[in-house]
Amino acid sequence: MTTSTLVPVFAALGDETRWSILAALGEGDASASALAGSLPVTRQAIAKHLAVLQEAGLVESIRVGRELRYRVLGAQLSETARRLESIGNEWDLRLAAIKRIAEEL
Amino acid sequence: MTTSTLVPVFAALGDETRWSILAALGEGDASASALAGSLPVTRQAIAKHLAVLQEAGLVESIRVGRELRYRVLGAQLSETARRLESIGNEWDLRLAAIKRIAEEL
DNA sequence: ATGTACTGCAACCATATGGTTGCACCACAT
DNA sequence: ATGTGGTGCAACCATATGGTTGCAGTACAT
Repeated sequence: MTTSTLVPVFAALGDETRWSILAALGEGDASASALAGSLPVTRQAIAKHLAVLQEAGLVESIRVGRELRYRVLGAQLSETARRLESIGNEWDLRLAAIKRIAEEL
Repeated sequence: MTTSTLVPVFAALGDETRWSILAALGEGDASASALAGSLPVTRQAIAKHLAVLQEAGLVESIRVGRELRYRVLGAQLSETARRLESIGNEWDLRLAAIKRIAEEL
């Protein structure tokens, strides 16, 4: 996995409505129509958001009869968190190194 | 910190150019003009991106004479990673619980 | 067989976003 | 005093984004 696959994940997470959807799915799997019942946007808007989330690998869809249920995938989030962590650490290390050098002057 | 402060961070990280800027800053502090030298966009575009990054708490600016240098802040990234991790874990736990219930049937 | 409820597609709209150019301004060095 | 190199602001442009409405298709229950 390169950062190129990481960016869409962040882009997907950079929207309030999408977090509402994820939070709702956190309560249990649901279809776009069902979500439209508890959120202040139309089913079609939700469907678009779900497409973005699925593209980012944050949710997966399961056909149940005539409805399409969505399930949140915590693994992708954890994976992303792990990579963020390591990047953050690198930067912190660099800053610490600079500080050390500055103190040696 | 609530998720409302988290979303802008993700939005900021959801752009390739911004990652290029962060990566460049990872090599050392730099001004918008300096960054414009190594990236394929104008200084003004970079200035806008830096404003977004600063708003998200991912960089800070330091005046050095007549120039404004930017420094990357790894801490915010680590903090974000930690919070992502815990959310991801919650979801994974829920999925695991569902799996267990399904197996008991 | 027919109505109901869900999905899928398309058109459309307003605003946000990423980018540009141009210009004014200010600090520093010569 | 003057030129150079940096910042800041504003206008502008094209496209992406988040949202809507409307309609067609399809599966299920009665």
